[in-house]
Formats: sequence, C-alpha cells, structure tokens
Amino acid sequence: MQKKIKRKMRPVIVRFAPSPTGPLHIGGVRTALYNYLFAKQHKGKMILRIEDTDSTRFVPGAEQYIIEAFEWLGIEFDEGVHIPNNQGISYRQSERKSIYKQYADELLAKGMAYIAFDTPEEIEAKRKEIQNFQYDASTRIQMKNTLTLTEEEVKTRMAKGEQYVIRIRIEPGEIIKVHDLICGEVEVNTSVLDDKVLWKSADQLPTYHLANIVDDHLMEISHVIRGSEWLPSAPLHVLLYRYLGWEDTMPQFAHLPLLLKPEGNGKLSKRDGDRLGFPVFPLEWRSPDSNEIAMGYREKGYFPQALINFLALLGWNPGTEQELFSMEELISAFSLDRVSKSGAKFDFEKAKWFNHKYLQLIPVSELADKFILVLKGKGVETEKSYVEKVIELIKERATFVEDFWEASAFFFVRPQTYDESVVKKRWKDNTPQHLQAIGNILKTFTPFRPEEAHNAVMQYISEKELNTGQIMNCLRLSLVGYAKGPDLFAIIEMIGVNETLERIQLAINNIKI
RNA sequence: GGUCAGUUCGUCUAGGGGUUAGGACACAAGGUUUUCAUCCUUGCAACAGGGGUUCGAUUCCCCUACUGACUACCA
Repeated sequence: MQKKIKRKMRPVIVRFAPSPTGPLHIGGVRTALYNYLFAKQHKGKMILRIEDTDSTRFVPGAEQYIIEAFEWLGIEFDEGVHIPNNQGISYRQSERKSIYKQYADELLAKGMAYIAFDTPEEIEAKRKEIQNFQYDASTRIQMKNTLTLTEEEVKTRMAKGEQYVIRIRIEPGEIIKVHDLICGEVEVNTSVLDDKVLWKSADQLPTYHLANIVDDHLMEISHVIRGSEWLPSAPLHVLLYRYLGWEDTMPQFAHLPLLLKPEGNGKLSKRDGDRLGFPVFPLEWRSPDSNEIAMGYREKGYFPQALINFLALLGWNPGTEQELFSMEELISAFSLDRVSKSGAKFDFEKAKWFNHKYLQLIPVSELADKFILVLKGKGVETEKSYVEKVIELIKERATFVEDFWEASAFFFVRPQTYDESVVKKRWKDNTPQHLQAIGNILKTFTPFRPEEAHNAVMQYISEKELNTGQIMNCLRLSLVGYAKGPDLFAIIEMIGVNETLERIQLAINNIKI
C-alpha cells in the first residue's frame, strides 16, 4: 500500500529517447508530443536523452536535427543533451558509459546474468543449424559462457582479452505481467524470452535494454510513453527492474499505437513519403553519405501548430467534437486513456486541411514576411502593407504560403497569357468596345470607390442589356488572365485604375478570336 | 514459424447490451457569387466472419480470418 501511494505521488518525469541514427520520424514526433502533453498537464518534467549505445549506427548531424525539429515544433524539454546543467549530468548514453557496467556486474554477482564468449559468427552458425534458434535457457548450455565453461577456461579467455558480452539470465516458466496504461494487462511467459545481451566488452557499452532501464531509474522516470514496437520487450524490462531491485519505483508503461502507411499495410516509412509525395520528417534531411534529400514538413510550408494539431488527433481524441486545438488546449485535454489501441493510417489530406485552417488564423503580418521572400524570388519588390492586403484577399483559398503566388501573381505582374477556354467561351466581337466603355466609367471614380464603381458597371450592363457573366469574366480575363481570383473591384482597387485601363487595352490588343 | 497486440464509413474516430451507430477529412450534388475558391445545405458510406451468453449483441466471452509489431552484440 505504502509503495502504491508512493508511486502515485511521484512527480511526473517523462523522457523522449531517440537514437541518433537519422532524421526524426514523424511517428517519433507524435511520441514526443504525447510525452510532452502528458508532462505539461501533470506539471512534470520532460527529458531529451540520446540513446547512442550503438556506435556503428551513429549518423552525424542527427542529434542536431532532432533538437532543431523540436525547437521548430514548439516542444520544449526541461532537461536534455541540449540544455546546460550544473550538476554535470550527461544525457547522452555514450557519455554515461561508466555508469552502466556496475549494474551489469551487479547482475553477474547475483547470478542473474552471465558472461558469454560466443562470437557473432558462432551464433549465426547456430541459427542456421537450429531452426528458430534463440539464446535462452534451453540453448545456453550448448554455448560458450560462464554457465558452461570452467572457471579456468573463463580466466584464460579473459586473460587473452577475448571479447565477450553479458547476457541476462532468464529462467523459463514464469508469467510476467506488464500493466500498460493503453493496452491494459499484458502477460508473457518468460519461456519465450531470450537471454538478451545487456553489455558488450568490445565497445564497453550497454545495449539499449540495460541502458534504458538504468537511465530511466536514475532519472526517476515516472512514465515511459513510447511506440508499441517496444511492447514485446516490456516484459524483459520489467524483469530487469526486478533483478536490479527497482520494481517499487518502476515507471508506468504506455505503448502508443503505430502510424501506418496511408494505403496498404505496414508502418509508415520514409519510402511511403517519397512514393506518395508527402514528408515523413518534420524538417528536411540531407543524408550525409548519399547526399539524398528527404523532404520535411517545415520546408513544405506546414505550420508547426498545424502539424502538432494533426498529429495529436492521430491516435488520440478528446471525446468531444473539437478538432482545432492550441498547444495549451491539448495540454489540458490530453489523456492517455483516450489514446486508441489500434494503429492509425496516415491521412495526408487531413494534414493539409489542418494547415489550411491554421493559415486562416496566422497573423497576416507573419504570412506577409514569408510571402515577401517568395516574391523576391520572383523579382517582385513591393511594400509590405500591399502584400498584406493581397494576402487578406486570397488566403482563404490557400493551404500553404507557397500557394499565394499562383493565387495572386496578377496583383504584382500583368497577365502574360489569357486562358484559352475563357476566351473561347466569353470573348465576343463587341467585347473590346464594352471594356473600353467600362474603362471610361472606372476612370470617373477618383479616388477609386469599389462599391460605387461596381454599381455603375452593373448599371451599364443592364442598360446595354448585356450578360453580366460574360462582361465580368472578360474584364477579369483582362486583369487576371484567368477566370479566377477575388472580387474584381477589390482587384481594381489594389492595382489602381490606370493599371486596369492599361491591362484592358493590352487584352484588347492581344486577344484574337 | 513463435510471442504479443489490434480490427466501427475510403481515412481519422465517437459510442457501447435496446441508438435513425454520431462527428471530421475526402468524395458527390445543390445553393451563394462576376469567376475560381471559400462558405452554407444535403448526400454517400462502417460495427471482419462464425459460434456462444442474453428477451436482445456492434458492444461481453470463445474460435477463425486478416493486419501489424517483435523475434540482433539495432534502437
């Protein structure tokens, strides 16, 4: 009872612990987000720990990428590799090297682990020899380890400096119960578990399993929220806590469902992004060895808030019909028991919809700053206030800032071509004369007054018994080049009457039927 | 192969012993508009299958199927 209370009263400390083997996958982003929401809601802490215990898989730049991605996303950590601390604590496992060995030794001393000398080749040979070979209680007697070798042999091997690993010793026939906050009670028989390697002499580093348990314990992690690919090894972890005598303060587990491919089966991978044309990484990533570029949400024009909102709802729901959430709202609404158990297919269309929604909410000034960069690329220099007005007029039809140019180019440059199908449908012999007349009407409104001008044009149209759609579309064609865009009189107000008249003249000169 | 987990509209999901099985995205139609969008309205469309338990099952139990994860001196 005492212990239960103790666990309940513990401060919430969670961690996100990626290994720096490449860019952060979008599924990892979601895992980190759920950790973050959970920690914030419980006024707890969140730690960024780098699990680089596999020296062979280290990728330069990956750690920096991860940090930059979270900065962009607005997921803040309280402690981690990137946050200085004055206690001299490292959050990089390769730098914590010296910590782990003693725990492996402790297990060795207690007889809960043993030393094995089998080389990878020997194990590989065994795998070929015995179907479904597993290094466990049933097979370890055939292998070269401190359980089978004499003390003498072990000494000689050690003296010769032979490489070895430390394996956990798991005895069969016991049921391990893992209480998972999302999946419920999961029971596994120790007979199906293998004697996992905990530590290797070759690089003096622990494997994930040991490092993970030791660090989570030392860092007083209260909740381990991670992807469900870890569920099968959770019993091993429980066992490790037990062997080390830490079961009382073992963190609670929550295994998140996977993010699946948009179509077909299997978990979402980098390839799916390439194949279907959407990013699976938060930021663009250039592979250091192949120089290949993988696209990122940031570079594709997504707003971090939109990505967060989309990801939050992929596998979790508030139980209400609210869909748009600020980070603060997510923090207060989030709960692990409303996380679904089944994997979620990645719905890229929905991600776009969220971005469209957020685009409408982002301050125009901010959008203008981004768009001005695009405009500069097109050789257009304009006042910011003008750009802001343009954005006001067109943003509702855009999903990305990148859509702005296509929707608004005519505010900055004259049409170069005229949409053929519109010409065919609307442009008649007498169109030029009517456009001239309308031009003359527009001229009389100085300064330009859109509503009055509109009324005057409409009056002209009805007096001449013209077809509104035909005339308006021809005027639009002259100014825009297409049959699209915002209100015509708003456009005229923006580009000015003089420019309007010139464009009309240009259209009359250039459009042939 | 083995272990573990999952399965409600095309997708994300709500619900949960008696419901017209709800919402959102997408799609379609209509409306509005000078156009394209937006917007509004409407429509389309789901409980994997089989056995139980029960007056009654999509909901609880079992089996099957399917799907996935895991099965490294990777994390």
